[in-house]
Amino acid sequence: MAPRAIRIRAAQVQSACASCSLQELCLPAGLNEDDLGRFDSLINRSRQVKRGDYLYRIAGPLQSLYAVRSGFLKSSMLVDDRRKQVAGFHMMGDLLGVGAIGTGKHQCDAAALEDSDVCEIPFQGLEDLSRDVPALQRQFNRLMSREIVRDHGVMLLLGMCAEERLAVFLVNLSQRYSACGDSGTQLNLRMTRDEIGSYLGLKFETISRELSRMQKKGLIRVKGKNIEIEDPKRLRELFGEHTNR
Amino acid sequence: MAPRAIRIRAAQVQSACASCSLQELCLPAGLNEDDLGRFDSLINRSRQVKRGDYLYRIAGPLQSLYAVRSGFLKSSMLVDDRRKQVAGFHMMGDLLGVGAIGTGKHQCDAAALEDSDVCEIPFQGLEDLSRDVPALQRQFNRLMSREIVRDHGVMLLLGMCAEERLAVFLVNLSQRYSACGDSGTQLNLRMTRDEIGSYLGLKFETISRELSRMQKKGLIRVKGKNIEIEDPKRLRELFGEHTNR
DNA sequence: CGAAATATTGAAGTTATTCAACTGGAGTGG
DNA sequence: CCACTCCAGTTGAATAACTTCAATATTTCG
Repeated sequence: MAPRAIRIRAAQVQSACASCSLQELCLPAGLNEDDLGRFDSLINRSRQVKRGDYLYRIAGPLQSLYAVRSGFLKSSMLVDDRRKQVAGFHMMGDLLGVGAIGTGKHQCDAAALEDSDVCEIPFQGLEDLSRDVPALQRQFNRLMSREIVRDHGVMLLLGMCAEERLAVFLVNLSQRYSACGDSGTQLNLRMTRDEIGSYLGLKFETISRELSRMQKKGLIRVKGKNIEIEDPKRLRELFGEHTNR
Repeated sequence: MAPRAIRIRAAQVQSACASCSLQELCLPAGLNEDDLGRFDSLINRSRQVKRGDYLYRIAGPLQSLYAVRSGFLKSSMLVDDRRKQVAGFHMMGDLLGVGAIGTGKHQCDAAALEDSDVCEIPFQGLEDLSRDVPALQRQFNRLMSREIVRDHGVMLLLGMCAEERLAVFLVNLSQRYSACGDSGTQLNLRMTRDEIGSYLGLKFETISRELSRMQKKGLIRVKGKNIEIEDPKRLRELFGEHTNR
């Protein structure tokens, strides 16, 4: 696409962040030109992660935070040093690694579900620069806070039945895809039913069944990993219809 | 207790934070004497919250963060503007309100389950002071990160059965009570079975039944809101014994 | 003290899981 | 190019786990 090429050209002459389409969502949001340049020289741009490779591993030392530029990743945790559970799915604009700040060690594995491109932000450098650039600090705080709120959203799944959980998942994914410029109705799932199940606290057979049920209801159309949302409104109304709990 | 009285005396002559027993866990951890004084003059110490009263409400503007000095609180969210769900329980040393930083509006209700005493920390002032005091900023980042990790822990509940969830809950509570200097074996629950259930994604009858089952197994001893942990080791081993999911 | 809230327990009902058989599609090698 | 294999996904039937409804007991608090 032409616009993309132009942006990349611009990046080379001045600031890579200034040219990045993630700018408004990402850490340097609200920085002036000068500070943006300083932030830019801090980061190692564009680390490639091949599908199946790890960006970082549990217990590994926190070196950098990572902003996803393109691709799709999952993070996962160990429940009792045995079972693995998916903790989240990440795409363009997401910031990874913040869970490691408290202890200095990563609490999750982060693996690419498709070839991905991330922006590596050395954490020490970020902390140092934040000191001089209040706007950067504020944006960092905001992003951390948003992560907390997002996690609270996952908590709400505990009070929901399978159908509701899956509806929440699909609606959320749809919104995030839209925000990235992808289609919000033609969802190209990058994860398996098993990974969805792990994330939602359900078995993969249940995911499969619920998808079929939603299709029968005319809410979605399932073609393997491709899911078309046919009735977004009714899908959204799905959570909230049960008065349980 | 004598040491406590002495600490309070010291507070009056120099810095309240310097005298606070939460100091190592709280925001000013690692600050030198001078910075501690500046932090101290920032905060409105000791706001009382009566049992049943709210510290803040959903959608209310973020004015301050709150560090719990004593007492016990819960935070809760609305699932679909109708059902309420408990998002967490808070005690001495916990920092409340960080979820509001992203949007400037509180995402949770925070209500006292018993008469509580919190330390009010004006957020704007905290941000300003953080700029000048790197150690404060770092500690703040660490606390935010820890909150994220704690929330990730709640995520793991999704993959657990009722017995495991309750075991996790009790062990966690025990550890936090211990850290506060309370008994880690004589748990004085401040919340109802219904609130535990809401937090864990279970019905209150299930909580009641599982507590009874654990008692029959000799793991705990239930006397209403007072729960004695009889076999901490086996209780901890409870999560991890099922190979599901 | 006494009303109201909270907790316990049983029985029946519902939801999600388990086990198992089968389908379909992607990738590999003959 | 086709056959084969492997992995992901679907679906059915039986089972297990949790919830619902209901009756009763206990605690809390004004």
